[in-house]
Amino acid sequence: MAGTLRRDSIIAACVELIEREGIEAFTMRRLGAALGVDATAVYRHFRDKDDLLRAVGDHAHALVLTGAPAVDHGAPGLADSGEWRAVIRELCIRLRAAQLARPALAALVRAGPPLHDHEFELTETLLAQLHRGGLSGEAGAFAYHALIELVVGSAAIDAPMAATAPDDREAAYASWRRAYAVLDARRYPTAVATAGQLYPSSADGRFAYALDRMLDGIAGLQSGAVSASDR
Amino acid sequence: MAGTLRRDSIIAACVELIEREGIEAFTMRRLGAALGVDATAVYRHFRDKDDLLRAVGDHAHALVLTGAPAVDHGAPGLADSGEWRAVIRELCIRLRAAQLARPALAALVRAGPPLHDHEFELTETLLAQLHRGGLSGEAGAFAYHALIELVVGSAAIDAPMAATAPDDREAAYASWRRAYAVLDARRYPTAVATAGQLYPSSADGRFAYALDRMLDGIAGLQSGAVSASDR
DNA sequence: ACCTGAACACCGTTCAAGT
DNA sequence: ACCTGAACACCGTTCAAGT
Repeated sequence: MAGTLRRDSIIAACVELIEREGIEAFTMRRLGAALGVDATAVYRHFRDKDDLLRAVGDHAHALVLTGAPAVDHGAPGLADSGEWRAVIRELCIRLRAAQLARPALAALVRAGPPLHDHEFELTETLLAQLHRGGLSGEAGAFAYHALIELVVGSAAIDAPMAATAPDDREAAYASWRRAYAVLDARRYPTAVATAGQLYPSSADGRFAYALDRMLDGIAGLQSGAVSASDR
Repeated sequence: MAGTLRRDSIIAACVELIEREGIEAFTMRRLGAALGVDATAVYRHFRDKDDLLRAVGDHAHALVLTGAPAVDHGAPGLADSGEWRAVIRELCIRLRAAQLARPALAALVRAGPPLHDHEFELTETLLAQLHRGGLSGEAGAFAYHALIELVVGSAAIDAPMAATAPDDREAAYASWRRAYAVLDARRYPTAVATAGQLYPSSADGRFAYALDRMLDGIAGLQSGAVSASDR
């Protein structure tokens, strides 16, 4: 512990701790121990645990946008190259990956509103790309929220498994398939018949499917109209 | 407290407590107090807090299926009437509503695998309807997982707001819009331009849009093929 | 200015003891 | 059989005291 405690080193320690032991084991006292400092010293730099985790979330968001610089400049970043659909796809995949890597991030996004620069930038890029694809104004907003909902849900579902070893993971999926397979075929005919094909591909693959279907649906509405039933 | 403690009355007390004070205020000691019983008495009926919340989740799942009886019988329940798309739409809307009403349910679904009868029944119905729509086997499984991911994400995002009063809710959305509106228009041109149209409609409306786009995409693949990029 | 450490008001859970 | 209550090993956070 050379010198005094800094915000950066606290955040770095949080990231390491959460990544190693999971979010539920993340404790102010453990953080203090990891920093070689009394647990309460952190309160000099962050209001409370929530404030601290928010900062950790922002830190993680920065990684989502790495390689995807501002959209309105000529620099050939992710946001400027290729089809709008492909850009959005890539960005959503990255956002989900970031949330899987740092469950604290998911809690942040769930908590709600824009809070940090990196979140604003992510929103800007998504809205700009949707605009390029013909979805502006309200239609763009609807599409934006739809994509975020899907990303958050997928990350929330896959996060517990992402934290386990690949072998254990496949074993868990297999046991879940078996749970369906051994059901009463009279009561659950389709589930029993489909049991072996549930949890197909990988969690990443399942998300890619969902995202591509969502983008199919969004792209089909490039006129920008929002149907009455959605209001 | 007439007579002895029963599983049902414990679960009912949990539901009431969670609904009134939120999931984060749900405590074994508080539950004991609400039941007029020592906190540790509950451990005679449930392994631990997790086991208890699981049972609460199952209880809530039952409500999702009310009016949607088993799919393989002639009874004119939700699952048998109308277009497969409309049935799935309705079921997903109900599932999300149940998760919004009882955040503990969302935590349950997130935790992962099938655990109770009512979840099996829900899966059965969704898979059967997708089958009716031409998506069977692996394609049906992909579509099923896609729908669940969206429902969970939407519920997770909207749950905090759903718990607040309508007035406060609209005020919160307005302040979030303003947060985008006052950004630097040079760095975030699209976000600033779209600010007033973010968070359009209601949370329910935004979910309906997302769900309809997802179903558009799924319905577009009724051939059942899963594209190579999704594997 | 920054950190310590005792203290407070809580947790979930176990287990011997009561009835 | 079922519930009690003390106890244990933890929490997040506050605040006077040290340096």
